[in-house]
Amino acid sequence: MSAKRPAARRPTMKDIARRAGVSESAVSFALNDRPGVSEITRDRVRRVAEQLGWRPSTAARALSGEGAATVGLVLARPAHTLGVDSFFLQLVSGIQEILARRHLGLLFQVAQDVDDECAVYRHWWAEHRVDGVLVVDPRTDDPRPALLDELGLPAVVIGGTPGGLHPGLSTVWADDAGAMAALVDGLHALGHRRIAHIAGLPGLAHTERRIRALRAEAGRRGLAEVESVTTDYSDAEGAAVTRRVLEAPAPPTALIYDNDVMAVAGVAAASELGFSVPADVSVVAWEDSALCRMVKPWLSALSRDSVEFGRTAATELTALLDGGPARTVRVPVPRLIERDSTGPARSA
Amino acid sequence: MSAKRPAARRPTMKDIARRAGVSESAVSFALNDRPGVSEITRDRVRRVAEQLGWRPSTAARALSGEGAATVGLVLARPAHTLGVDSFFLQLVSGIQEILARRHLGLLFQVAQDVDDECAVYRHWWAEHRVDGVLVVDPRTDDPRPALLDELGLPAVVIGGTPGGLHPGLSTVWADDAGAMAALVDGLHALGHRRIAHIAGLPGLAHTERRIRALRAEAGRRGLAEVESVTTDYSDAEGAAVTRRVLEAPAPPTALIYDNDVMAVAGVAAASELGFSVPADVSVVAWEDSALCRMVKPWLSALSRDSVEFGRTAATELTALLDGGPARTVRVPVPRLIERDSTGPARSA
DNA sequence: TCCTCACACTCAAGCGCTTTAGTCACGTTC
DNA sequence: GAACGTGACTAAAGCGCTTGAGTGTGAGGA
Repeated sequence: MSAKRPAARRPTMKDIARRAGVSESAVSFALNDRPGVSEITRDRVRRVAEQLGWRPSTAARALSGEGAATVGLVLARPAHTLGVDSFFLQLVSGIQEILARRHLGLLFQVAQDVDDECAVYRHWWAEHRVDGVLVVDPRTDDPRPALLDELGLPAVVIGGTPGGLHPGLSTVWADDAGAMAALVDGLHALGHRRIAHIAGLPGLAHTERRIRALRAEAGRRGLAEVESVTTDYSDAEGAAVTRRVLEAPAPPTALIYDNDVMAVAGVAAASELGFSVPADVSVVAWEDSALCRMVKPWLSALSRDSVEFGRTAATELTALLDGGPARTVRVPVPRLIERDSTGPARSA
Repeated sequence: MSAKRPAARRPTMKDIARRAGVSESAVSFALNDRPGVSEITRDRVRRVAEQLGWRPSTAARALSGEGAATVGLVLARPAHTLGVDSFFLQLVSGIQEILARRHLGLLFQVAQDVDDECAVYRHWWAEHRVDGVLVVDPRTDDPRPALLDELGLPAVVIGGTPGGLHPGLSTVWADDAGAMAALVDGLHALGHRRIAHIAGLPGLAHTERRIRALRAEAGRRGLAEVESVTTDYSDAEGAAVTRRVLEAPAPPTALIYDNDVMAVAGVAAASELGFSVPADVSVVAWEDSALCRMVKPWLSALSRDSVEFGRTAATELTALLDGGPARTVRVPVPRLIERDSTGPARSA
């Protein structure tokens, strides 16, 4: 009611105790479904709490050993890369859905690089800020799992490799290798023998996984002219690499892009070079989004449910926070949506 | 060193006090640059703290009245709208840059709608989770400013209207009206008389602002055939509306899209209808991104620095947290990048 | 020489919650 | 009728930090 700052005071357990005519301890027991109070009292306390609009102070809770009721997520990508990427926000939205149910907060941070990210984890840990973290963009030779394990911070690696996980961490992973095999299978059936894979950031676990899978498939089928080229995921590099591979003496007849942005840029670059899609060259985007239906020949794309991916990851993390064991769970293999950018290889 | 859980213990001020041979209070004074300790002691304490890797427990800090060292940001948009939007991640990345310097955390949440968002604010407030919030997507007739004011939660409205701000809140805004005026100016000079504005979500403050500005400009110039149509920002609606306006008896010769996604979808739709861009119809996107350089005629676009926008907003919020007065600050007017999608109107 | 004051520092309370160790009244049991 | 449970509740300590109220010391002034 004061003029300057209404600053309504937050009700505390003491207020509830007074109104309900019991001690603070009784209130604590009642509100946390712990034995030690009669049902009658419990009800009364609950009612008073609700009526006062009481919510536990996370700070106080955290201080008395309960944890911060918060999980962390740090995104370490060069700033310009986080532009047009549908995957990430969808992932987060799935994560939120699960966390919100349990009143867990999501502390978000963008970092410069992995070292930076490690520093963030250390800070969060030392400051008691989070109870666990979600790790994205796992790498080959990644320092983060070891660090998190050392800190004893529960974590789930999103998109990790099933094998190489640290004891304490859970992993949710998509079967990139399987998807790549199926993809090559389909292209091979269409007559494609020369395939170029415009991959994402080198060093990312799933990039390497896809590259290895492609090489394995090629080897199995005796396809010699199959290559992977890594990029920074940007439209610029996507276009540049496309031009380079298409200007080679025996250009590929099929292009696999590790994201939608590069695929779109690649199609544009191909057109400029006089290649028609899909007559001269087939194109597949590894990641479906509105983008794929925004360009001339609609792009065939591998589609996965990123929101569900997020839900799964968050669910695993809450399980970990509840004291469950670290697990490795696989999400469904991405499905190929065939649109207009793929077709039979032009016969030589 | 134990087998099961290393769980390294976090050092506390008590540890520092013991090692440095002083009281906890002295440590507190020393570490917070408060008078009450000699420079020698201060140095010693600092050194010990660093050597122990000490960081203040935010929980304890928050509990003793210092605030949670965290600001909140909730995004209330339908899930499918979150997809291909470069603006948001860039904004967040700018925000982070400022917050990280002050060791402020960013609590992020996605909500269903504005009511949901208000509930989140109430929870955050009652749980002592945040010291302030950043409000995005302000609306005409928005319940949030009043709520935040009532709760006494410092806040800055991103993209708000300079006039209608609540006393306690800061606002950072872009001059949409000015940009629209300049835009219409340019189109008018190119001979365009019939202009359609494919706007964003109705009810958003900046949508209404742009619509009003367009109407005002049209009135000033006596252009009768100028209209705004609101959408949900999706590529689907962008295309649909484009088809509708272009199939009218006297179709517009210039289209202004409130985001890049719709502009791209709109160009595709126009082409399908046999309209050539920019010969038959000029197109401008209100938001520049890689997308605009991914389609056939590169799109002319209004470009703003979203990262800088985020920085500005975060800076205002920290000023507010430091006890500064609420302010209204304007960010630079978006600049028109002329590419290939705009040209002179075809003469009737 | 005594008083005063500034300075460097310590004590202890308190923030809101959890939790352990009681206390107390009311049956049961032999 | 004394010993013993048991269920419902309270008292108090503690989590890690801040802060206002002391305490003790040496320098400076009268």
